[in-house]
Amino acid sequence: MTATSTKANPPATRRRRKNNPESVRADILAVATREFSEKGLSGARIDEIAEKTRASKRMIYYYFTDKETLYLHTLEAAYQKVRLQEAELDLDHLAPLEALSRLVRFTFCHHAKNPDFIRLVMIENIHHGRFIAQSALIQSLNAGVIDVLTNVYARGVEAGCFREGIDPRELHWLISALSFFNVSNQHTFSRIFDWHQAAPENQSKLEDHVTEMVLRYVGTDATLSQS
Amino acid sequence: MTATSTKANPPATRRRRKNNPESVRADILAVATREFSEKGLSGARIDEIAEKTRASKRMIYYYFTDKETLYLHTLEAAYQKVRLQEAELDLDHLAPLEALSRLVRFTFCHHAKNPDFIRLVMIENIHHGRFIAQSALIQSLNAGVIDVLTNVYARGVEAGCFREGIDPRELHWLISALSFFNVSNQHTFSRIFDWHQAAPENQSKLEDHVTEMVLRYVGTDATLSQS
DNA sequence: GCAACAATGTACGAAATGGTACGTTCAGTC
DNA sequence: GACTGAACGTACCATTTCGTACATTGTTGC
Repeated sequence: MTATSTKANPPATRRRRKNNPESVRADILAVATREFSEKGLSGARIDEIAEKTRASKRMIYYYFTDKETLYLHTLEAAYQKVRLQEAELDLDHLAPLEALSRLVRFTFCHHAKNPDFIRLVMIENIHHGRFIAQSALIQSLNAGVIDVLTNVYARGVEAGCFREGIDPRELHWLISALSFFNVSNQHTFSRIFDWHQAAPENQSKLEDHVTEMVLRYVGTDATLSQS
Repeated sequence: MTATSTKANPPATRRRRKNNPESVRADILAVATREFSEKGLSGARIDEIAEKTRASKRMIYYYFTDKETLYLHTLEAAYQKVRLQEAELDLDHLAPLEALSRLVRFTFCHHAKNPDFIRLVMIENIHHGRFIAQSALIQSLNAGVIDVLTNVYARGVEAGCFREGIDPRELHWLISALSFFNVSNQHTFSRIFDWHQAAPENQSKLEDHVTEMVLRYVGTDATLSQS
């Protein structure tokens, strides 16, 4: 969709070929994201990605050399996008309890709105995280999340609304687990228990309850009924 | 390993072919479970399954007609095995709080010890649960879990140690989420946060904390420090 | 305007892969 | 011991699928 040009803007009248490397790359990556997240690394087909792209198969190999390399770039791009969104959260100016509550709700909603990302992470776990292990980029992107939580938690303990002795990493684990599972296992859970988990009203309830689960875990005694 | 015979026991002296349909079927299923859970539906190769089996590729199609049918049988067998183990839990004779605690610990440990099952469920979710949807068997197997929880929870509310207003299905969701995520996302989580989550001491900590998370969610005020 | 390199299209190759045709052997029955 | 259907082995086929060779066109610096 980013079609025009990068530097000088030529008249764009004739139907001649138009080199546009960045756009082509981005297009391939976008299609690859859909395909990999839908069908997995082994399930996705290079030919099919090529078809759905404005570019040709040749271009995929030109820019990404490999199926696996393309997958890795897909994964990196997905993580990058997530962390960018997370960075917009500004929790330092909120009271600890509200900050935590907001972080939980943000994570829950974010995951719910980005099933592609969740599915890519699922797929990566099926592959034992062997691609993430190769990516210094992804490793470095994720340090920040824990820092934010550490800060909020410390402030909460100091203010007396959080109990002591919780590892922030573990807190992150808890928030992730609930938000992730909500998306990752939606299909089997819904089918087995005949419960339309994805329905907006159920999602909204789950969001509340997940928030409460986390707050109850870190809270001392006073912390209920917050939104 | 179940090699001998089914009915009469022939001298078994010579190296002649020995028909043993049940054993062959079971063997194929066992290998298929490993392969599918390791590589997914599209990643697993029929030829490779055949190689690792004492039978030939021909037998796979003889007994299971299809790659997808084989996968479905694998999935069904996995669920059946799980439910069999769960049935051994006998919670009715325990106090509600202890019963719940024990159920959580059981689920947590069971999932941790059966990554193959977890991976199959992950894979099934990648496929949007489309195979589970075909299986009346799996659907029927799972009704019991909620019944057990409903019972324990009701007793807990009556005894005054659980708060009111929680949907047992949701409680099951919570327990599942934490126990499942512990296995499903172990690889990415460990790598990203440089934390050897699978290490026994960390697993043991997580088991305690997960139990506490659940108890804190359902508990009124008194429920802490239980094991 | 022209060299040099980047970007792209077309066609093809080789191996992998799901699935089958066809023949053979086993086990129980009469 | 002949007969029959279930159980099994071997070889093979048709497609799919990743990847590449090669030719062509755009773009930029001088």
